[in-house]
Amino acid sequence: MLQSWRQAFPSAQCIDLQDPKTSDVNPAVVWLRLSSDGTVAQQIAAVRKYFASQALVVLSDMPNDLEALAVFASSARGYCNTHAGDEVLSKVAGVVSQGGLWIGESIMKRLLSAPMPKAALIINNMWASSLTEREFEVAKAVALGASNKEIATQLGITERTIKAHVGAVLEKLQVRDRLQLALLVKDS
Amino acid sequence: MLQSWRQAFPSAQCIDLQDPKTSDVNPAVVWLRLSSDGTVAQQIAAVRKYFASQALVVLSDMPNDLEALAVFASSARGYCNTHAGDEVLSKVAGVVSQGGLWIGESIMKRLLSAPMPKAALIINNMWASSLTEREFEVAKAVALGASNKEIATQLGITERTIKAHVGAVLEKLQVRDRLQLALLVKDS
DNA sequence: GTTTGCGTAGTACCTAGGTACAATTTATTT
DNA sequence: AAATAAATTGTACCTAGGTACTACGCAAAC
Repeated sequence: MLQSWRQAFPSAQCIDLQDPKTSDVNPAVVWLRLSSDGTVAQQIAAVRKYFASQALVVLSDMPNDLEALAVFASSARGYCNTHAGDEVLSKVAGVVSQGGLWIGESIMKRLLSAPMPKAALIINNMWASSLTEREFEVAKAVALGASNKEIATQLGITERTIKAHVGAVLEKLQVRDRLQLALLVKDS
Repeated sequence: MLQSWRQAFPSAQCIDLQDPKTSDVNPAVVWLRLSSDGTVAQQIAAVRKYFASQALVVLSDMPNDLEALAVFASSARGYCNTHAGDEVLSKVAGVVSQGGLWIGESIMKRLLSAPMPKAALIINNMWASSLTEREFEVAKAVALGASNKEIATQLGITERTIKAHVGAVLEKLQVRDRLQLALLVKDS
């Protein structure tokens, strides 16, 4: 495993995040192979403690669009398959070290399709219309992890009223508790 | 609500996705205001059924980088705050209808920072060290919105034990409750 | 001018979630 | 053999979250 990578960068150095000896290295490119333990953001954050400004390329054993997006959201500059060929890896290093982004073909393709007609229009949806202004405010706060008491303080009204709003939101959106609500709002 | 938008595009047409009358419109720009019902990809896909090739700008009541990336991954060409001013909205329309992308400053900035040193190295990961196997299983279930009782049934052990694991996870990751935990885990 | 929707809020009650203290078992390490 | 770590569970207790029923002031709509 990782033969291609080693082949592409024979003199590169490996570091274990649990026992990081970053001593004197000052790499052009930092490669992070994702594990299944912990979120993408957390793993990247761990790397950033030692390599805050270097170009970071993330390797995934099972790349997918969602993960790719999480990767770029965490300020990485590249994302590709762990088992990519050495030529590809070299190309990635080249692009990334020169300030470019290595995005991966599938996402790239998605970003390169769109024409050019005439007017403008807007599309509404379900929950924004079903919730009242106040309920929406409360729902957003809940989705950020705030407690009823915190929301109450924040909005300058009583906790009882927050409960009323939360209850209404749960009922309208047909979810059983605030965690489900948070998840609902989160992946919108 | 949406005054700015209406002000920027007084003659634009609104469509409800649940009862779409797309008849004869052929807009230059399609605006989609995100809701919490369904994923970003799903909502955009719904729009694409009627406007497959038009430039699509997505409006979010609570914009964040992750969502932005999901938006662009779904081939939208713009992303901004629902409550942006009318001047901004006009600018967005201009850029987007001429084939440009409206990305938003925060993400733009993130994608524009990176130097250029010398070597390359690889990094393995962390936080699996913090949580035990079982705790990690429980944490994942919590992040999916499962109740303690559900997790107990699912793992074939008592609810009391789930509480023990959840408590340990909260302590280790320094979060106050399961919702915070879910948000933490969801960040990937 | 009455109805309706929204925001607000009180009392009361129940449950899920979380903590404190403690104990048993099993596997691994030293 | 002793010690350490992980998984399991018990009893007990407290709190945050959620529900039921009710109510009042206000503004828009009919």
